[in-house]
Amino acid sequence: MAIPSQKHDVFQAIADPTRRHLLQLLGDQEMPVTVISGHFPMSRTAVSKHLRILAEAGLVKERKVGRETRYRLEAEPLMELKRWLSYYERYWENKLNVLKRFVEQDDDAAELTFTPLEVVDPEK
Amino acid sequence: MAIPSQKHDVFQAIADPTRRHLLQLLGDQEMPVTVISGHFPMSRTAVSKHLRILAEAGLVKERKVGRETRYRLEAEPLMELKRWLSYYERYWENKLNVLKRFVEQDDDAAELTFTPLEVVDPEK
DNA sequence: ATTATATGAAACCATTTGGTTTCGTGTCAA
DNA sequence: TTGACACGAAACCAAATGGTTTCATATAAT
Repeated sequence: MAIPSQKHDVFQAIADPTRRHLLQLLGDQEMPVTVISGHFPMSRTAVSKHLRILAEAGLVKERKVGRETRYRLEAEPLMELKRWLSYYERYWENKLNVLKRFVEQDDDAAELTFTPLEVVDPEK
Repeated sequence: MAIPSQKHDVFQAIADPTRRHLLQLLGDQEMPVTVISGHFPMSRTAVSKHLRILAEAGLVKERKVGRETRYRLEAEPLMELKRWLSYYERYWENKLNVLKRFVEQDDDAAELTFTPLEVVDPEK
């Protein structure tokens, strides 16, 4: 699967609250643009542009049915986000460990243990 | 923990590649601004502004040491992202299930099974 | 054939964003 | 005390963003 060097990436796509709302809405069912835009306090055209950005990020697929265009969620690209996130999980897990140690009054651990795991690039 | 109604949220903060790079850099160690900005092809002031945005999202903490300001990663706010993401996991898991079924040539499943789980708001 | 509906494209606009340079201030070093 | 260093604030700028309205086109319905 070659990356199509899209203009908008997943991180940018989900940055906007309206677009996150769109994803939520389209999770449940495929919908044509007019119906979708009925859920938002803005013009149909504006919603349409948000849908385009989501489509460019691969988060949404469109299908032409007669004179309407129906959109549906495509969650797969969110895996990239999950992967990115997983890199940072150890940091807050470490934080929780520190807290746990504190609560347990483990006094002989004077300095905080820091788990230096493998050095990875969270972007790839 | 009351939400301090910050101007920049986590979704916005991580949308920018430079800021994601900053998080990566600051994961390993606390660093003063000048050292940090040495890793980026832009002015110290520009980096400083990115750091401010990250700080507003709670993703970074600053500490004054003499004449320098040192920054370090604070991963905890990423949990919000994880929570948001987890809502969508079932969608791509479902996708994988469909694929698996296809590979297994399970012909008597003519229509795709769609698991309608609980309706939750991924934003909260 | 004509009219109504669904949509995208285009032009436009205000605000935000990501960057710059310049300047002021606090702190360390000689 | 006099520089030099570390930094943020401010003013500024071009481009991107999120929205609008208007127009053109394809399809459906009468």
